[in-house]
Amino acid sequence: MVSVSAYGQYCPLAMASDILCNRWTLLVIRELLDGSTSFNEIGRGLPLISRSLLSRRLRELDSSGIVTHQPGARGSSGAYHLTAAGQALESVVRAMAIWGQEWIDEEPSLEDVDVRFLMWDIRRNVKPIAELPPRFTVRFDFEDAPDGLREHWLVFEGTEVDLCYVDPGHEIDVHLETDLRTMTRVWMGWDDLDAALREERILLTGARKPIGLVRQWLGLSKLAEISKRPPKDRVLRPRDAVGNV
Amino acid sequence: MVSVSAYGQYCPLAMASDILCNRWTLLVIRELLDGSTSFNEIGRGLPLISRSLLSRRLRELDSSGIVTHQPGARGSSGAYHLTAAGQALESVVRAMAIWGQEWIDEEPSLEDVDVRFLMWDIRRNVKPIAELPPRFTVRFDFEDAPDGLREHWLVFEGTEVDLCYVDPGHEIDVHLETDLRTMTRVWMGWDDLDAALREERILLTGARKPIGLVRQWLGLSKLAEISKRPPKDRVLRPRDAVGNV
DNA sequence: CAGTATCCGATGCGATACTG
DNA sequence: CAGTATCGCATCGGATACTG
Repeated sequence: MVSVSAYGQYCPLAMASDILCNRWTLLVIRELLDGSTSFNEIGRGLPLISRSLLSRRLRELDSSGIVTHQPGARGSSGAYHLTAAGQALESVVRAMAIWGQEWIDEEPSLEDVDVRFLMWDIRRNVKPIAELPPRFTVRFDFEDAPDGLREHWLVFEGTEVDLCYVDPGHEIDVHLETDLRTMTRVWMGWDDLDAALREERILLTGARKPIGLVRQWLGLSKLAEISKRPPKDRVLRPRDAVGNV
Repeated sequence: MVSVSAYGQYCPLAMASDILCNRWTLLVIRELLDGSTSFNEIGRGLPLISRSLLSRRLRELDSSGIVTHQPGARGSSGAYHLTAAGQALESVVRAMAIWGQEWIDEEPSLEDVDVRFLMWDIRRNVKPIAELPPRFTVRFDFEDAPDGLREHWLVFEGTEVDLCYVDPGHEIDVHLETDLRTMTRVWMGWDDLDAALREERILLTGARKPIGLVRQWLGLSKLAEISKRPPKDRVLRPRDAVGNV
């Protein structure tokens, strides 16, 4: 490629898409916008990225001037942060996420939900409200998750919320049983929490008061308020359009 | 790849970037948003895309439900149009273009401007204002364009504006002489037209009245009103960051 | 003009193995 | 924990040649 850019244009859209439209790049930026700063934190929100590629993407973003990196001193974690230009990408990320939420058919994505990513995502937007006990523990039980990943604990302590894959040993205040599909649909605003509870697709047991407050502490994805367009107008991802014959 | 999407996520941003973040895809959509409907029209705004790839991208967008295509009956041109979901991508394209205009260092892109693309782009936003004569012809002369591409004609007739690469034979009303870099910078809002005229980096000769109205009929890129951030905050494209040592 | 099929080199990226 | 170097396959995409 002899040209000055992959697209050979001075057009700002072409230059931007040269930088941004690579596999994983926008998702890495989303993680940074959501406040992750360490290598492993970022990777945790990107379940399928290989570590070498994450490393490369972060380096590219650094050399572009979208991310800065203080290397961690001796074993401790370095920190990645967005520059001003990186922060400004929030408008791009938001526009694309909103478009996806409005227009993309979600059905295929529900077939194989990664439970670790789902829980990590839920943790992002959980609300440690004052009405909860000083330490409040919820156990999630996904009946259809792979062995060893059925149970997850969310531990609210003050303003901190910890996510565990192994029993932290605390007394359980609330126990939530459901399947991955239902939890994902409710979380994303594609299904109604009240309906799911009524129809017992989600079972909540334990202390009565926090159960009554579930809508507050559970929160929902930031995109849940954007509603989907009617099915006939929706977009399919290529793989879906081709496969499944 | 076994997963339901390249990113294995129900996240709308991941699904959207799976569809949109491929080489050329957003630029094809930009062309459609700008009103191009035929294969060659679209290709004209994408100087470096290969025809087979353009064909494939259009087919992908069609099967996703972002574009519709009526095949042309017998030798006549078919037509591509955006669906409702495709139209809605305007917010994404705009956000990314604005970000690029604000934050990306434009310097490298000026080194090798494709004059055909520049003229095609200028034609997009030219204004056939009423004060011009019924037929108004401007000849552009780029001193540094490759042989055979130095001269371009813009012919305003009523509300139509035609772009020619060969002499249409009409009498020239206005003659504009400059270099590619200056024209691009002015067009994109990176340089001031008045300054360029004053410093004679752009020479305008011919009929006095239209010359006085140049700011109106020439127009500027839609992005010209967005101003760049200070150089120290700007972003470089990877290739630029690496090369040029 | 409006595309499409095929070929094949370039690159992208995941796996693996490694360091501090 | 926080990364990086290398290798090799798989996919991408440009060139070319072709059809209606």
